[in-house]
Amino acid sequence: MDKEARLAGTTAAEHPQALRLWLRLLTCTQLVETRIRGELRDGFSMTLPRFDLMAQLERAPDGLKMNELSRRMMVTGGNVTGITDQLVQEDLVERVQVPGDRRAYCVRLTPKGRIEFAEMAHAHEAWVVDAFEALSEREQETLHRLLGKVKQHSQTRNKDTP
Amino acid sequence: MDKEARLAGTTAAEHPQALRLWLRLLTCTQLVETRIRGELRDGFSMTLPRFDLMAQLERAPDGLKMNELSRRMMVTGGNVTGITDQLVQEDLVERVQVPGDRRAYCVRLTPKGRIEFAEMAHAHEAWVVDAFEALSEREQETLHRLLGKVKQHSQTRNKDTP
DNA sequence: AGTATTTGGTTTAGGCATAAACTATTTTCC
DNA sequence: GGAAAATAGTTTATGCCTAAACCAAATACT
Repeated sequence: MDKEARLAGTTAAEHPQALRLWLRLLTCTQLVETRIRGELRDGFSMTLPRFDLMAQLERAPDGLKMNELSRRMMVTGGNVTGITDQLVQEDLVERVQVPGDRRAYCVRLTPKGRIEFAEMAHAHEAWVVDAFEALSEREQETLHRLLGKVKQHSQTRNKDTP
Repeated sequence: MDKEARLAGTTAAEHPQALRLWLRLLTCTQLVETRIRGELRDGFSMTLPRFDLMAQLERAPDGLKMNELSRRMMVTGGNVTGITDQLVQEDLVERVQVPGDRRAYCVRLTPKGRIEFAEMAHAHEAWVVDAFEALSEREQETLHRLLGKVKQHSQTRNKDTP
């Protein structure tokens, strides 16, 4: 590639666009996340990771095994162990033995956990709706679709290069 | 609102869209971030927060004060203290006294830091470009623009409700 | 059967992140 | 000039998160 092409940006100047995009993506996520963390803390004395774990369980009434939780939350197993320990302490979730396998647990919401989660989820939904209310429904769809492409690409890529 | 409207989703069913969008945004960010963290670790024995701090300093040759770093990185001051300590230990950045104020430091890259950052930044750019290569230039622009609206809304909102 | 490997989960060591309390300066404002 | 408030940065306590080492049970393989 000659100097002209470089200066004209045929290749080199494309990159800053992706960088700017990445920084903005990061900023947006952080802004929304910070807001949600704060609301959960102030309103419910709850942290986001614990909320996330409960949210996973809410969709699986029979409970989930640790490795499945780990996969869905996209965090390491050791991390799930710690978060689960604390939720068990607070009687929001419980560990249940799996019949045919003495290594595995299922984790599921307790009745108390189910009730408290429902309250939080209701408020949570409102915060999220609020976070994206600057976008029309149509724009939200577009954003969702474009992010879908990024996600797809990233996931297949990570599968190719483990 | 009557039962029909609720079931038809005129109001209630709008919310899941925002939730799905939020979850996807979170997933995308996490996927890209995990990739970058891994590459930084494996290729440069570097962490993302330290890289971020150095990236901020690279754009400010005269250095930045701690509170300015904190603001730009969107993390707390205590956090910046810790990260800076480690980078100072590795001789990648240095603390410089500000003339007229005995409380304040400026932090800036050392020559060594500048050299090492340049290498990392080069590789980093390639990872980011790769992460978004599923999108056309036009799509990247759209994504950037839509996220801009979200960011804007979120920032003004946080200013209104401190 | 009996060893080897895999799988499910926990533990450990270390770094990142926050909120809140703290120290030391500087500024403000009588 | 001097007390009060604001500002710059650090420390502390706690929680999240990872990678790597580890333990125990289940499965695979002769």
